[in-house]
Amino acid sequence: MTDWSVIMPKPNVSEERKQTILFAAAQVFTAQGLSIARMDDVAAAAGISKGTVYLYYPSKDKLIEALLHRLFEPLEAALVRLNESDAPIRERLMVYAQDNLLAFDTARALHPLILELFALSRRQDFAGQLFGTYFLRYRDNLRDILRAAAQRGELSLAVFGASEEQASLSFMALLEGILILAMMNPGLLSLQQDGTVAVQSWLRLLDA
Amino acid sequence: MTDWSVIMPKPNVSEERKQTILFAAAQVFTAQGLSIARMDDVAAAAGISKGTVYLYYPSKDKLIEALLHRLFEPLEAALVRLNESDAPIRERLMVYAQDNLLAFDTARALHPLILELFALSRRQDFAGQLFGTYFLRYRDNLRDILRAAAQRGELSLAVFGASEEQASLSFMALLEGILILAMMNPGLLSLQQDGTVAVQSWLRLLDA
DNA sequence: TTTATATGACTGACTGGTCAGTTATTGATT
DNA sequence: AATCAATAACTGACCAGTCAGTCATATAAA
Repeated sequence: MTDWSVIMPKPNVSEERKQTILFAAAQVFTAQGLSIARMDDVAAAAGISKGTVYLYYPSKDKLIEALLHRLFEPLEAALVRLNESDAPIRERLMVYAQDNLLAFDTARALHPLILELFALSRRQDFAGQLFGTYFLRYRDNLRDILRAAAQRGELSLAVFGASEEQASLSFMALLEGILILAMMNPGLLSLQQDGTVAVQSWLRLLDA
Repeated sequence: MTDWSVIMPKPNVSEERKQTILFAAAQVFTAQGLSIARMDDVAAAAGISKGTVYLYYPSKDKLIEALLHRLFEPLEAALVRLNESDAPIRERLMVYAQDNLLAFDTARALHPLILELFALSRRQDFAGQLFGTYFLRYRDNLRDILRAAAQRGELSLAVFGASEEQASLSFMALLEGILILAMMNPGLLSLQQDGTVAVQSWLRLLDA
């Protein structure tokens, strides 16, 4: 029997290990804060030594960067769903909002960390890039979708001076505002409940 | 003539000095970030020695706390103006929004710092208290104002299920959302211009 | 006028401790 | 034997906060 092991890739344990570390980092960074949390803590939470952490992530910054990318995944998914749907405009927007509200509600424990990452967007290039391109694509997608729906006569943008861009920014602001209020002020409002009501009433602005 | 100098306090320089330090701290914390900025930098920016800074503020944390209080002043003022006005409801809300938009637009350079303070609201008790009570008072004021206006027949809250609280949260979310989008994404929108349009269209929701 | 005394404002070198990142070594696998 | 994964111990830069002492000014005494 030929020994294929020479060309067979080793069972790659490293992807799994990276996930373990990332999960530990999420816990530690959330509990302590980005700047206070020490790499030793991350290692301890992952049940490995600090040296091993550095085997998989070359620096604390890169670890934070990887975590930020991970946290963006559900938002990117929601954006894809928004674009690919062919439901009526109001339903598409509502579903997109629900996706966001649910994602943030599920990640309640991460809110303090997410707020720190928001702040990071003005301090670290990689975070600024990520947030910047995300919001831009988000706005452009909304604009295109609203324009198409307007041309089909599905809605009126009169309230926004017939500007799809203004309407998009208004929608984004409302949704982000709900998320921020909930993250900064747990207990002031219910993400899913109050968020849904707020978005639903906003949709009335498209009626005439 | 009696010589009062024996009981007259020396010309008290300390209030002025505290202001100088606070101003320097705002510059340094804004430029470098709360955790990176060193007390030596603050002292240098104030043109004094580090030891002197500690004569006026007992710790870095207390200095940050004083700065946060200072930054809240214009927002508190806007809230007072909202409450004391007796203009029609739409105008009151619009003026309040303008006050906020203007305050944040004027403080553009401070946006990175403000985002860090937002994050601090979930990490430091004093910040959490400050933001918490502010948002709560803000919401309660809006609720009371909307309720009174509804009873006078100045508006309809049908869109919000006749709930003044829901309407208040929606308004707050929209305004906060505009501020956050602008702070995280300079260039995506104009605070005063796009902000005004968004609030104006929101006010339409009160029409019937 | 000169000298002595008092004090508030201020300084900057120093300490004690922290922590990101590195390295020398071990043990396992092939 | 050679490669790889993992570790524990280590290093050196960094910084909040301290404190012994200086400086400038004002009054008091000689």
